[in-house]
Amino acid sequence: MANSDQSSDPTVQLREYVARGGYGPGAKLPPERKLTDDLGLSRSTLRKALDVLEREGVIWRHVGRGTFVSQDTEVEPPDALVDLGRKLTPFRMMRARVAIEPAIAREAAINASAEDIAQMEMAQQAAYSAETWRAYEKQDDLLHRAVAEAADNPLLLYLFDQLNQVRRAVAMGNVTRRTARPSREHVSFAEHEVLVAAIRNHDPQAAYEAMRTHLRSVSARLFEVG
Amino acid sequence: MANSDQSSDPTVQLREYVARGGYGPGAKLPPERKLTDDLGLSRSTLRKALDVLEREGVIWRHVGRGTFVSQDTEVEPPDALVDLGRKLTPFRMMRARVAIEPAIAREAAINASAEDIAQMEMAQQAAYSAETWRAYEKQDDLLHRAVAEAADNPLLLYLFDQLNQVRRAVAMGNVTRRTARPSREHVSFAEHEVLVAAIRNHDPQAAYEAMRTHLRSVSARLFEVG
DNA sequence: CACTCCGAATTGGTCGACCAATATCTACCA
DNA sequence: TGGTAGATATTGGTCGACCAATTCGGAGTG
Repeated sequence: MANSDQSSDPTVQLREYVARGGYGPGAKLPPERKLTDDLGLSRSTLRKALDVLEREGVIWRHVGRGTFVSQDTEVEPPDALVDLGRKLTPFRMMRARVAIEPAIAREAAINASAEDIAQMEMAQQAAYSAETWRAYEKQDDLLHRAVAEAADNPLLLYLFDQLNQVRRAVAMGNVTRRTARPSREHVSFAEHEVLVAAIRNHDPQAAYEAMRTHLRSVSARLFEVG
Repeated sequence: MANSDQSSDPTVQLREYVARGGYGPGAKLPPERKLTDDLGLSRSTLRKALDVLEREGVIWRHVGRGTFVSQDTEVEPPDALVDLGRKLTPFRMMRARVAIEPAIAREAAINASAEDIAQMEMAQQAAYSAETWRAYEKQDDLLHRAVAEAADNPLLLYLFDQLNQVRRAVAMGNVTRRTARPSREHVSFAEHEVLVAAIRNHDPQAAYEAMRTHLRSVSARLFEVG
């Protein structure tokens, strides 16, 4: 069924292919070679159209795996952030976290309100009872953001959020986990305890150190030369 | 002078070509065929890089006429940043600077190249000979940004730029200056010296302390209860 | 002098062919 | 049974070659 779409614009053609093909969110599109056949386009032209759709956030690509339709719920971060995430190495991303987040934790220790601390403890508890790594990571995110909120500085919170968006855009490759689900003995739990305790005691230096230690340990586990 | 740029990324290669070629706003770039020769790229690859710059609004193209550098090099900060700057108090803004910039200075001390340091020294010299406070502030900006660049981490540089845009948007009210023009004895000069020296010596801790001291001193002068 | 037309210069777009990088599957072996 | 190495599938990126569309200037003509 080659060249079934009449439109001359390859992007429109591809869009219609996706729409008419009934590919829901998360569905895997055919490989590029098949798409070139179906649409009657060369690979270069097809890839340019795919680039457009990817920039718009309609699809999502990954080498070796394929091309997928995005979940339509997610909001698309600005181009600049996506670009940054694409060319930033995971190492540099972690390096930035180690530089920035301890400074924020220090401010949090100074300014944290009772509610802020309650928020952190809640995330901590939820992390403990997380059944999957995915759920754990979500709570980990929430804990770190609660710390940023506790700093009581909209600018710092904004910068933290920017950092986080880039973090999510960075391709982390295969993070291999040793266990099926987070265990109680997972090092991060203890490190989080220390961090929250320091903030609870309004001890800026301790909070700074705790966050720094925690992120360095995460970093070490990520990049260990196994 | 083919392939004079070392970078592997065609886009940055092209960016550097434009920057180093001294093409001001409105200037006409060489035709694509010449660019491919100068940069050692194929036309497809070059055009992809040109696409990126055009999307960013850096250049402007038209069939039959050529490629031109855009007029408005001034990037307008997004509404979100202006908003943030409007409701942020100068005190909190400075607080964020004191938190973030020392951490960046530490990274700079670790990663600074000879060029980075030369850049800082240039800004320093220019600040010394500044005739007006306005000119001085511009060089001060450049020095701080040179430090951020020296950190050799695009994410940190991005965050610094965001911080800076908010800083500019913050209403600083009447900053009363005691002298008509920056004097040699202005405290910041000495503080900058210490900072650059620390980075030159690749001493992270000293650079961290120097930046922190400097910003706290700026902060103290701003908010002193006269 | 004014007008027309043609050709050169320039960007726009497509094509097909490579090879590289990454992920997944499979067959084999201990 | 479990793990490892190699084969296979898939996207990433570059290259050089076409031809089309548009602009601009200059040669030729009245």
